[in-house]
Amino acid sequence: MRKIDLRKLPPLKSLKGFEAATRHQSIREAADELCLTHPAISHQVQLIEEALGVTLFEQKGRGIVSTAEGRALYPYVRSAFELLIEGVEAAHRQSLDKQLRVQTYVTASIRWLAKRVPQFLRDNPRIRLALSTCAVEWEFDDIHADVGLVYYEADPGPKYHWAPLFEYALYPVCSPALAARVGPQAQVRDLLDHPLVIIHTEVRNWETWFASAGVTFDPSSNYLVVDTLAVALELALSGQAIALVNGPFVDDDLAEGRLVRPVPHRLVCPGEWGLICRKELQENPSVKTFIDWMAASAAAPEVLSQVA
Amino acid sequence: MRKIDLRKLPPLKSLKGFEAATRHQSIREAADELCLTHPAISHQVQLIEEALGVTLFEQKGRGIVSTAEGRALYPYVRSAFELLIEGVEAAHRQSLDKQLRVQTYVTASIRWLAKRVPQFLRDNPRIRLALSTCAVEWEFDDIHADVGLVYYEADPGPKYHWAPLFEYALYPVCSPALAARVGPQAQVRDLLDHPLVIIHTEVRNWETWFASAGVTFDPSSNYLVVDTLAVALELALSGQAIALVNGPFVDDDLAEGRLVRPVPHRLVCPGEWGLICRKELQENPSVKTFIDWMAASAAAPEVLSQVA
DNA sequence: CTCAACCGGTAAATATAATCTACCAGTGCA
DNA sequence: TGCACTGGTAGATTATATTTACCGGTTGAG
Repeated sequence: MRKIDLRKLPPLKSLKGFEAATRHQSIREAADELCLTHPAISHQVQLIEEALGVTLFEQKGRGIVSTAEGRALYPYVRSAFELLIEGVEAAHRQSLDKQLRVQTYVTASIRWLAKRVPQFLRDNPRIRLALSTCAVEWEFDDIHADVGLVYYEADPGPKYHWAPLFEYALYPVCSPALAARVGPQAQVRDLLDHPLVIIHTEVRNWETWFASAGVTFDPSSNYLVVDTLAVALELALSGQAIALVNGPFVDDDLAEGRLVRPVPHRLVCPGEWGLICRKELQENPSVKTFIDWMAASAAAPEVLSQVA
Repeated sequence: MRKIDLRKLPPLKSLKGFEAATRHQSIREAADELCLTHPAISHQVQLIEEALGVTLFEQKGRGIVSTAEGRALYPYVRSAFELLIEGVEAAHRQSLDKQLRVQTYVTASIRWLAKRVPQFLRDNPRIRLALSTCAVEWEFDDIHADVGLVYYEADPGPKYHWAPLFEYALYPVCSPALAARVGPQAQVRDLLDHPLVIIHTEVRNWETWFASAGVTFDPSSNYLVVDTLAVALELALSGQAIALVNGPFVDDDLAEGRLVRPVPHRLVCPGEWGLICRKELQENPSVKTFIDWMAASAAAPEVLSQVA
């Protein structure tokens, strides 16, 4: 492989500042775009000017304009950046042949995906899965994952392929023993007198659910607060609290009687749980197989019970 | 100008490490090339791997080999770097239309170039010169200069155009008063008894010159030491010391009697003073004009005295 | 088969670089 | 004129990159 003189390269990090400053013809706008302050951009530009021994911008009124040198340099920087982004995508495509990176929330991972993954791997032995779970909420990160099992209230946008799986439905669950204490014909408002477990990033779910039954819920009361639904469900299973589920994550616990629904009220919210991937990956064999298989599995939950 | 998502870019600075590591298939060799230690490269590679969510190298025996992902990414990085280098060159070409950056040593600048520049600018009013002088010795820096007036002992290599101007000749000079004290028929060895001024980066010049006359010179003696010939010549002009000149930098001082040569011995050394530029710039109008004009001026020193 | 000479990875300390804060001067518009 | 903009500057601060000193593993020679 032939050599290349890396010393001739300008300060690479500062090129981002130059690119944005040239595009906006404004130091401050570039700073805003890069979430930096304007002296940072000013400094980056000066760094490149010094490295090249060339002036890239000059004052024009109270703003700046690119010099002929700046205009000459820009298209190369621009193309180089686009090439690098293409390279990242090429690496991702390559890695798809080895492993399918699936990203999801911890609850969906533990209580939905994990139950299905073994069968999926038996059905598709050539596909290797790499699951990454995140406890708190986040958006789908298409750099670190190929497919995401996430909840979206609105359409994720034209860049993504979106395959809805199941609805975002809120309903409380608890152990049979706790349900007995609540009472066989309990009303929604009766739950307020029992231990509820709140997920601190989703306080509004209880509020919304109570409100839909005409009951006012005061989250400042002395309820248990945890950071993820998975923990809340453990508390529910051990009989210590009533948890509010937001999807089909306890179907088998309900089917087998480990959990019950103390009241029948169930609220279907806007948006859905589903699988997301970048449009370009939609037709990739691994991605397509995964999404189709999971969609079928979600539509036919009895398949799961056969496996389990 | 359309937008570009700069967040998708990998850590740009670390890409140099990835490029070198991929090319060498070795962390340590990459570190050597970039004048860094091997953990630095190791860290850079890990940084990119983390940013991309992809593995780029794996252990193979006691070395490393690129993964398929690394091999997929490399050509893009490589091309991007080449594009950036081209961009730098394009900016330099552009700047040539505005100014010709001439780099030289401080002595050559003060005592040779500066005397000719005014006439050159009168002859070529469209060319703007930007002179940069450096006190200590250095190689020609083709990033910060278009043309250099420098001394090369050997051919600068195929990448450069080299136009020799005059020989590197060593001979001592001093004021007429000091020369009188040395004596009208002085021998080379007699100079040892008078104040010599040594340029501390060129101690060997006195040694070489004395040796060529069969005289041993001990630089550890109590002679005056300065950092550049320009200062040494000022000392000579003011009658305080004998300086050793290495080129035609005092021709008019000699012609007009401000300086004299206390002894006639003159040593022509290998190599020459000349003008250097990158091969691509050789035919550039400004560069060509400058080099041709200066070469003519060096060949016909009487032109100068007409001007002066 | 062992041991010395390689490789690269790791963690903490360090050195370096980037960034921010707070300021300035200049420009344009009311 | 005065106010709302523009960028540039210097110093303090923060973040980042790099080094130093170490480790375990691999290779090949004796």
